[in-house]
Formats: sequence, structure tokens, C-alpha cells
Amino acid sequence: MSKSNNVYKDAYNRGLRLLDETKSLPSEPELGALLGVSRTTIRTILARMEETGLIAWNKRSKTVLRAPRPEDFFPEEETDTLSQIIERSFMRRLLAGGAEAGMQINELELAREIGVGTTSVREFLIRFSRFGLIEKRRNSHWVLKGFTRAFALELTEIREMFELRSAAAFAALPEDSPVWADLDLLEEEHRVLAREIAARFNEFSELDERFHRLIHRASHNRFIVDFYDVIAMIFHYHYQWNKAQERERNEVAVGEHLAYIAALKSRNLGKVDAACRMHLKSARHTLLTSIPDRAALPQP
Amino acid sequence: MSKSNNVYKDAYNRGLRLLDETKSLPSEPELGALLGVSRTTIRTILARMEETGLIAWNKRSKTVLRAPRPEDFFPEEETDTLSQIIERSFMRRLLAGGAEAGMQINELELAREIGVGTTSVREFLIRFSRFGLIEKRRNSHWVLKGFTRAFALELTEIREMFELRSAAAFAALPEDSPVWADLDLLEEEHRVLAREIAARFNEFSELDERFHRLIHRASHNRFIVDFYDVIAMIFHYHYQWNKAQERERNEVAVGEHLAYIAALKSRNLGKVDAACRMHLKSARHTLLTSIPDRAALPQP
DNA sequence: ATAATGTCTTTTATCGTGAAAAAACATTTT
DNA sequence: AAAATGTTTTTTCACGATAAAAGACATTAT
Repeated sequence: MSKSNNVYKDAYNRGLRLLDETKSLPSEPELGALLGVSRTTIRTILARMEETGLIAWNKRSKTVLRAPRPEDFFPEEETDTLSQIIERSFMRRLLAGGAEAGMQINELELAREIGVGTTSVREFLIRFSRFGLIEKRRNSHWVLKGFTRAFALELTEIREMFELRSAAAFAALPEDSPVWADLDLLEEEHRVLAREIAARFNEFSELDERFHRLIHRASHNRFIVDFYDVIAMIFHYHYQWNKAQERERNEVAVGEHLAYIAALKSRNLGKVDAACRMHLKSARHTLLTSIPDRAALPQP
Repeated sequence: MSKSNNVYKDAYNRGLRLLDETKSLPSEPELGALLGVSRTTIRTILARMEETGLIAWNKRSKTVLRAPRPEDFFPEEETDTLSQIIERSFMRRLLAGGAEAGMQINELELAREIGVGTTSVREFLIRFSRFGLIEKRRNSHWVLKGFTRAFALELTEIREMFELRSAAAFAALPEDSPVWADLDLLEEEHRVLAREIAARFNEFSELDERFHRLIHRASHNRFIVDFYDVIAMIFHYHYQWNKAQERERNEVAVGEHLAYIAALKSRNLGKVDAACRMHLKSARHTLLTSIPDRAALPQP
């Protein structure tokens, strides 16, 4: 079982949704661009669609025969990347408690437990190491540094530094920059969400990420932009884990975002700075209150 | 050839140097701690030392029989880690020119060219990606972003942000912090180097790194400390590549460091800020002048 | 002539395997 | 009893192999 065909399965599922919209499918290169996969994969998808009677396929003509049924879709869990699977397992262990700082991480054990090869686990750990939560001992095991208060403080310190700078850069962008239109769109989405917050508060975190990424992009600095990956990752798992007062928190945050957006649109650096600080302060507070305040272990 | 024994060879070479100093070697665990390897490796080393008549080994007694000769050492190139080998090859290609931004990086080709397995190359590229010079296209090749002017500017922007903050944190450290002693030692090393700069200017870059790392450590922020790896890596290869006016540049830098150290010792935040800015400005200038100013490619 | 399809080649992603190195356990020595 | 040595087990590192996916080339249709 050297490589799973999740790319094909995921693209196939997304391809099924196209069938609802049209009577016939576009050309293979076009489909490839649409689904973000190569023609090779597209042809495998088309072959199966033909086989299951979804389309009639003859060279250029790809006529839709019937609408896809639920059973046509591949199961969700078969469409995940290996690294997604590993990440989820790893984070579950990490957040499930019992993951004390200083603990050793065993590649082989992890691989066996998840049921994958060691190579994939190694590569995951290397990628993951940039989040600052684990560290490699040369020629030996990884060490867990722990999702501690210190970690959260270090993370938010950088976040604040970067975001204040990005926000200032954003406000200084010329009138005709396309980001202002993006910001308007985001503002509208925020307003809609604010109105229906009671029912849709759990949609906030996705909006949050898009908003902050837009701002960070104004820095035109790859290190700042990339650092948002660390924040996004932490917040993603943090929110899965800590649902306390989620609605209230998100409601407050939406309000802060709107104030922040207004400040940006005013192009008044003082106001931008104040609104940004205000929001980051409460984001930090939220993160910190959710971390159990156990003493950090001494560094070995 | 599944794994080279470079750990053993490197530790063996370092172990040989111990023979000059004593008549008999310490216990196995002690040797392990000294050379930073496991007892298993120590025993392999001792076995060979016995075989080649360097020591007489019987349980606890490890008597030195003769001084090591040049031919006792393993060749330098056999002591390198695979990742060092790959890094060197990769950077040579990157700096040797012909490495335009936007160029594709082929794992298989790299592996074949260097004569290693693909896994090692993949792992290297993943680790290397945090330097911001390459980027992965999902399920496909890596893309070289290029060692461009933009890169240097983004790098130095972060560097300046981080170092100003670290320097301020450093100056605010209490009198009894051990860092002041470290700083005194470094200051003395700088003075010695300044005196003999004509002959020893090439020793500066190592001192430079130690100095800046000491300052960054005062931030107590893992992201700041880790970021220095990016800077160190860039400067390391940059200096190998660009030897123009090396002596003059280093002479100036030593002077700036001494002023910077004096400012830190004064604990006057204004002075620290000024000295730090002054030094970082000339560091940035040095880096920028060495980069050919070819137009950056449009992002795809 | 351009753009699609059909076919073949190359590259990436992942695994199992085996030697190097670390770590754990058992035994001996001081 | 503590610390060393001797022995065994486990883990890390790196490779070659193989299926999935991408990409390149050849052919055909508009």
C-alpha cells in the first residue's frame, strides 16, 4: 500500500458537485484547472464517472446522464492527506492531556499507532517543528516542549509585533489598491455574521483567519505571512478543544473586527494602532485563560 | 548502504584528541557525555582504538599507548552528516548562479546528482523551507523563490524588529544576571580581534554569530531565537560567496559591536537603540550590495 | 493552427527493510 | 549501593522499490 489515492477521491467528490450544475463537462485541461489536479487524475475520474453511469464519455463529449447520489461519493475519511491524518492524531494526543513538557516523542511508536510508515511521521514532525512545540535531539528522539503558558506568551508577542506592523502597512496602502475591495467584502461578511451570531457563531474562526491573513499580506513580508500559519494552527486546535463561552467570545471578536476595519478605512494610524491593540489584547486573553497554568519544566 | 557511520567517525576523531591530554581514558558513560554520543558508539570507538594500538583496553582500564598520528584520523569528509552534505550541494547550486527565481526543484534529480536517497533530499527540503527560499506545490515540485533583493529586505526587516526588541530586553536584565559576564567575555574577544584584525578578520563571522545569539536569547522568545537560524544560514553562505572587502567590512563591524556592547552596558535604552540601529543598518547594507539587482519574477 | 485527446515517461508519496546508534536491561566491579 | 561494564532490544536514519499523480510527447479533432 505504497500511496493512497486520496487526491483522486477528493477531486472525484468535488467533481461530482459539478454535475449538478451542467449538462456536459468541459475539456480535460479545464477540469484539471478547476479541481486543481493533473489531467491524469481527471481521466481516472472521468473513467469512473462513465463506469458508474454518471456520464457518457466519448472523447470531447462528456454528457451528464444523471445527478450524483450520496452513495456515489467516496467516504470523507478516504479523502484526507496522510499528513492531515497524522496531524490530527498527533494533536489529539497532545491536547488529550498527559502530554507533559519534556516528554519524549517516539517516531516508531507514533507510526505504529497511527498505522503509517515512519517516513511520513518523520516528515510530519520536521514540518511541525516550526511551530515551536517540539524540538529534535540530534540522532535521537524529539522532545515535547508543551503547550504551555510560556508558549502562548511567546506566540502572542510575535503576533502582536507582526500584526501592528502589517496593519500600519495596510492603512498606508494607496486608494486604488484592490485590498480595499477585499476589506469591504469582509466587512459585509462580518456584518451579516454579527446579525445572525446566535446561530452562526461557529463560522467565525474561518472568517477570522481570512481577515487576519488579508492584513498580514499587506506587510509584503514572507516571514510575517508565513508566521500566520503558526497562529492559525494553534487557534484551530485551540477552538476545537476549548468551547467555553464560544458564542460570547466570537460575538465580542466580531465587534472588535468591525472597529478594526473602520480604523483601517479611516487610514488614521493612531486609530488603527488602538483598534489593533484592543483586539489582540482580547485574543491573547482568550488564549491564555484556556491554558492550564501548570509550572513549566526546567529546560534540560 | 543504509546509513553511514559518520557519527562514529566524527566522535572517533574528536576522541583521538583526548589521547594527547591524558594517560588513561575515563569511564564509558563519561566519554559518552564528553563526545555527545551513546555508549554504544563509545564502545565501537574504544574497540578500534585498541585494534590500532592506540590504547590498551581491559574493562575499566583504558591506558593510552601512543599519541595519535595523522593517519589515525578518519578523513574529514567522512564525518559529515548527510544533511550537511545535501545542504552544501544545494547551496552551491543555488549560489553558483543559473538559479533563477521561479525555477523548479526536482527531488529525484537532486538526489541522483548528490548520490543520496530521495527521502533524505525530501527531508532536507522540508527543513530548508523555513528559510523562505523555496516553496512546495502540493503533490508536485518545489519552487525556488530566489535569493533576491526582496528576500534580503524581508529578512532584514524581521531581523531589525527582533534585535531591537532583544537588545532592549537585554539592557533591562538585572545586574546579577549571568549574561553580563558573557558579554564581558565577548567584549574582550572583540578587543583582541580588533587589535589583530589584519590577520584574523576571517574569525569575525563566528564571533558575530555568538554575539547576536547572546542578545537574542535575552528575548526569551523561541520564535526570535529560532529566527536567528535563518539569519545565520544566510550570512554563512553569503560570506563564503562574497569576499569583497571582507577585511574592511569586518573591521567596521567589530567597531560597531564594541559600541553596541558599550551601549548595552550603559543600560541606557536610547543609546542601545541607536547603537543597534547603526549596526543593523550597515549589516543590511553589506548584504544588499552583494545581491545582484535583477528584477524579481512575477508571482505565479 | 490551436486545442483537445490519447499515450508514454518522470516524479512524488509512501512503505518495508536493514544497518547505525541509542537506550534499556543484566551483570560485574569497586 | 553506586557506578561501571557487558548484552540485548529498540529506535533512528537512509535506502530502494512501487503505486499514485504529474508532466511530456504524439496524435487527432475542430
